[in-house]
Order: sequence, then structure tokens, then C-alpha cells
Amino acid sequence: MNDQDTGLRARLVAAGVELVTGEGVHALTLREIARQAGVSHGAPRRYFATHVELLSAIARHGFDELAAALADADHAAGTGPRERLAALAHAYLDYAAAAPGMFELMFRHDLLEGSGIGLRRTSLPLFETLTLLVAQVRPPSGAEPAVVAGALWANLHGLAQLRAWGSLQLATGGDDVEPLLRAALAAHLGPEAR
Amino acid sequence: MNDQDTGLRARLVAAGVELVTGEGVHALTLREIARQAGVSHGAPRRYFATHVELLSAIARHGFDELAAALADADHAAGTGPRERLAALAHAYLDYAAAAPGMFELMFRHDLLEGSGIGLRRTSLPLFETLTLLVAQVRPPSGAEPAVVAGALWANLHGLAQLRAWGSLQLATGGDDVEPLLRAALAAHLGPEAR
DNA sequence: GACGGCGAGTAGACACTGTCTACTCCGCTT
DNA sequence: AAGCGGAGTAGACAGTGTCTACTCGCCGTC
Repeated sequence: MNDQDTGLRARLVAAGVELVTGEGVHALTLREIARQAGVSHGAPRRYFATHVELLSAIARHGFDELAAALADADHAAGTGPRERLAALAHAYLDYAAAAPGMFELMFRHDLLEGSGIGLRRTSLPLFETLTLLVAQVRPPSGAEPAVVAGALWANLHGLAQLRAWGSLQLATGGDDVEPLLRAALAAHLGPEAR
Repeated sequence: MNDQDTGLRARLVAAGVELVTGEGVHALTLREIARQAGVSHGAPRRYFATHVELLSAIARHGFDELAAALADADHAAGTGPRERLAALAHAYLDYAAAAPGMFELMFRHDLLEGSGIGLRRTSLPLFETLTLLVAQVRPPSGAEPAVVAGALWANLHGLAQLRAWGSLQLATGGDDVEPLLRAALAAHLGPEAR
């Protein structure tokens, strides 16, 4: 039932996901999504009152994907908080690199409704996990775990952006985000070997 | 001559700067900028072949402003590399907060031409300064200064974004970026008192 | 001093966008 | 069997970026 939901609502979201993955954010016009779904340009209006509502639904799908990827990485990692944090960070950057169009949409709050998508739906669970793990690591700075987690999250975001627009070569001469990520983790959480 | 350049090219850029500062990125339509400058919608085409070229010129103005703000902050700071880095970081975040529309435009590479604006024009000088100062600080991680500078820059960017879309309350419960910035600086550069 | 040319800006067309509204049409209930 | 309502269609509308034909005023040249 849920697997093959051929309702137009689901088909529109699926078409949008395909478009943003293959073509990028610029392809996500209302009419193009409708064309891709095989309906007229007025059809989406029955399910999404406005363009941004449809875009928000597509972004929600991306947040679910990201949350699943993060959960998988967390499970695959060991039990140590340090390695779990490293796994989450890698998964975050991997998702941003694997689906750059979707990642851009997810954090283009000007395209999304009500500013409540990115924060409460996925960032908050992620952030809570980060805070929990950071508290277990007991970082050298001695700052509150929530503050360290926030700073670390901002760092991950910044690294994802840097790589997305190809600024990495400024820092490393190559396209490899790995050294920067290692440096960021070491900075916020302390040296690798504890 | 240069102070009161009333050429249409300069007037268009000025109108764009005013629009993006007052209304936001969404107001930067070609026709609206032309209206603001008091000319017909076809006039800009003589100076900017396309819409993104005009937007790029406006963004360039923002990069110049940011570079000037950073230089001022650097001069106003003392001579210690740690305090200069802190001053630069504060100035960076202050600019992003004071001119959010312009800041958004500057790093919306989908709106800018050739992806060569943000990188080589301002980020590179800033990045070189950061690397130089980081090398003087000799951060505890022992990583290469360029890598630490890159990670720190990414952190600043991430913090600016976090604040821009109001996610800060997740980490601190308030809108104050200061604790997160202090944590980031301490993480990448070592504790404040050396 | 008249004339031609040319730079600068105007005005309109075109295809496209998001939104809104009138309409068709099929399946269901009564 | 009749009617009704949900679902999708089709067209209009204002707005957008781009392109092209045009006007107009100023300059140098004969």
C-alpha cells in the first residue's frame, strides 16, 4: 500500500526528487514537476496550495533520507562516542556530496515554508544525538556539550558548503574534504587517540 | 569623478545593493532593479549581458564591503595573532548579521556567474590571512596551518548560516552566537589564555 | 553649418513562470 | 437512473529574463 502509492501527491514528490537529483534546484518549477508527473500544471494545486508547499514536501523527503543515512552510519559504527561522532560526520558530508541538489534545497530556507522544516524535523534529532555523544566524549575545552555540538554542527555544514562550491582547493589544493574533517573533529573533540 | 559616478552601470549596482539590503535577494529581479534606477527594463542589457552578470556585480560590491570590514577589524585589533583571528571572526559574523541579504547573495553561487566570484576575489585574500595567523598561533592539533584555517573558515561560515536561519536557539536557547564562536575559536586555536 | 553615424535608452514581443478560476468528466451514493 | 462531488484540464493573468526593432540626441566630418 505504502510501497506503491500511486496517488498524485506521492507521484509529484517523487518527480520532484528525481528532478532535483538529476537536474538541480533550478529544475524544480511547478510546471516542470507537473510535466514530469504526467499531469497538467494546475493539478498540483489540489494537493499543494502553493509552489513552496510542494518544494517543502520534496525537502522533507530529503530530510528523511538524511536521517536514515545518519541512523545507518551510527548503527554501523562501534559503541565509542568518538567513533560514532566521526561516523555521523562522515555520513553527513557524504550525503551532501552524493545529493548536492537535494542538500541545497533542504537548506534553502527561502524556498521552504515557515522555516520549520529543517530545524524541528531533522536538525533537532541530529542535534540531540550530537549533544549526547559530545557529552560522553567530554571535550577538552570544557564548554557545555550543547555549545560544542552546535559549533561542530556548524563546522560540518560549512565544510559541506565549501566542498559544494569547490572552495576546498583553497585549503588543500585538492577536492578532498577528509583532512579538514579530521582537523575539525580533532579540534572540537580532542585528539583522536584518547 | 569616482565619488559621484552617475553612469547607469554604477547606478544599477547601487540600486541593486539598496534593494538587496532593504528587501532581500528575492527583490533583485532585473526589471525591479531597472525601475529602482529609473530606466526601462531593457536598459541594463547594454552594461550587463545577462541578469546574473548584474547580480555578480552587486555581489562583488558586497565582497568589497566585507573585505574592508575585515581589514578594519584586523587593524583595530592588537598585534597578537590570536586576537587578530578573533577580531576577523567577529567581523565576519557581524557582516553576515548586519547585511543578511547581501551575505546570502554573495554565497548563492547559483545566482553568480562562473563560480569565480566568491573564491578568488575575497575568500582567497581572507584565507591567506587566516592561514598566516593560524601559523603564528601554532594550534594544539599540530595540523597544517592551511588545513586548520580552512576548517576554521568553514566553521565561521556554518555559524553565520545557523544564525541566519535562526537555528541558534537549538544550541543555546537564545540568539547569541557568541558562545558558539568562542567555542569554535578555542577548539581550532587552543584555549584563550596562552 | 548641414549631414551622417553611432551610442544610449525605449518599447514591444516572446516564451516561461506561479496563481487563480471556470470547466469537464467519471464514479459514487441515494 | 439522477445528481453530486472530487479530481484533473484548460485558459487567463500578471510578472519574469531575453531579444530585437526603434528613436533620439550628440559627435565629428565634409
